[in-house]
Amino acid sequence: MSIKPARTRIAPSPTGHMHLGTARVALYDYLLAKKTGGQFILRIEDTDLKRTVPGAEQEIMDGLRWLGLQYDEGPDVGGPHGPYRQTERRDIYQHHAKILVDKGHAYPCFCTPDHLEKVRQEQMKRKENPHYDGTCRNLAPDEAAKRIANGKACTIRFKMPHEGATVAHDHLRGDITTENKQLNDYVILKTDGLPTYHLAAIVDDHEMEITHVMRGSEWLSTFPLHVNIIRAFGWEEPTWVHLSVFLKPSGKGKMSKREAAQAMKDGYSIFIKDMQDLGFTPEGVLNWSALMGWGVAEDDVMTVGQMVERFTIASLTPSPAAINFQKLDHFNATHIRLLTTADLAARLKHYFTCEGLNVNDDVLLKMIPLIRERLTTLDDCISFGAFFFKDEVAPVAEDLIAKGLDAKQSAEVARKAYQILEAQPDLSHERCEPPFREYVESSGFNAGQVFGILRVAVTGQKVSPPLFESMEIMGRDVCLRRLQHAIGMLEKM
RNA sequence: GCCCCCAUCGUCUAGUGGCCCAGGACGAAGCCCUCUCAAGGCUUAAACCGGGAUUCGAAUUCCCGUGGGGGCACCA
Repeated sequence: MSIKPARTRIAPSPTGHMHLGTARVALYDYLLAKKTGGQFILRIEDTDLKRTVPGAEQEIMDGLRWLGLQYDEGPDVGGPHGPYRQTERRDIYQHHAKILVDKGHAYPCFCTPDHLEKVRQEQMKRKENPHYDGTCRNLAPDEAAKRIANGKACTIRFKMPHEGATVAHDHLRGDITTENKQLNDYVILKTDGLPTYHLAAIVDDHEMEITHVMRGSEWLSTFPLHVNIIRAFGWEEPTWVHLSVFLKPSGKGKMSKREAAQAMKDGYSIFIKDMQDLGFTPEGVLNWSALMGWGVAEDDVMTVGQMVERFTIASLTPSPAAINFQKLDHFNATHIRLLTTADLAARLKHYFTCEGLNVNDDVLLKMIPLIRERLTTLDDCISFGAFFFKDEVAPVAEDLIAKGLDAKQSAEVARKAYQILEAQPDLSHERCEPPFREYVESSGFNAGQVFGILRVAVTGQKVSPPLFESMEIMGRDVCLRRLQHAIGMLEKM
């Protein structure tokens, strides 16, 4: 499709945890850049000093790397258009603000926050739309210069035309027309000398030669402002794509703190930093978030490579999407099954180790085919396979009693099982299973009862990977020992 | 209140005027497989927000409602 290499950017502000929405925009940015042979850039929008939280920037970089969305240019990797942190680009914004003032597209404003607030209150009382009243809009230039010389603090406001309408073009939504009188004279440079988003993003996107701006639809209302600023500079516009927002699972309203907390209780999260701990894979998270806002007709299980091949901005959807965590589970489980054994082993080892288990790599490699299709999240490996790495297991006594049998009968089954096992030179499952089948036939007990007792005795749990394959991996000695222990438990009941 | 955006199964979506009594996926239900739990296979239920208009013909175009979302800061 696109022949021209695209330069895209993810431009988060370091004001909190990196969330799903950021990850999804970053993914689309990444896909477009890779598909066209362009670059994907990380820019930190930290112009609000009051809201910047320590560590947030690092969390963003870690999050992108964990997801595998490595940026070509960014604060910690450099690049030809740096710096990539807006607080380090102060001079650039001041310079550009001055250009706008000189061209008559912006003006200094000496109104104090108190005054502004008072005006706002009065407007609301009169049921008017809150907006800047224009006090400083027509201040004589020499009067403004005098005040500045006297050390009066000022902001710079963009001078929106009062007449006519602005037509801004969004790639997904078409032309968006707004009456200019609806627009405000927004502050573009604050008294602290730092720009607001409106100036900073526009200047940076131009300076960094960004060709496609993908961002949340919350920017739609100031979209005409941004377009006006670009036109005031006389610059070429990027292609704009305003993505939809994520709604909470109920579909009623956007994700809130409350919803985020609820998700956490259910074992899910909207924060990228939590995903690994919860056992999610980058592949699963990416595939899942990609499809909220991107319409794919069929074959929706995709690796990033496949996404790159298939991605087009034309197939993005403009409507809001409700988050569906069940679908995350599905994509996560599916991608786990797609992983190679060696890859899965490396990832699973982390969880076993965190659980305090001593991992035998040989056993790990052998048990993975047994548990792979049983995993929804990576940390499920603990509940399915921890017994492989424990010295002893501790079955619940009642679980050793098979359904329909009493303790005495169960003990009898266990003793017989021990005899059968003891008679086996090795525990290959092909060799081991037939004698047990014969026992089931001759004893009158059913397979569920016999295998159930054996399962609980040997694995310590009622639910496990396939029994005989598991025993083969555990080895004869371990199985015999555990079975002996279970017999003891049953005989005491 | 004002402005802007959005609208197909419960959810994510395909669909760009006839190929659609609307396709896929998740979830749900049932069956098969089966040593537990999964995975897998097969099957079923499930949607074009409402009303006008354009047209031989509309899920698809236009208008009006309604509903949902976003914004109205010296925050991004």
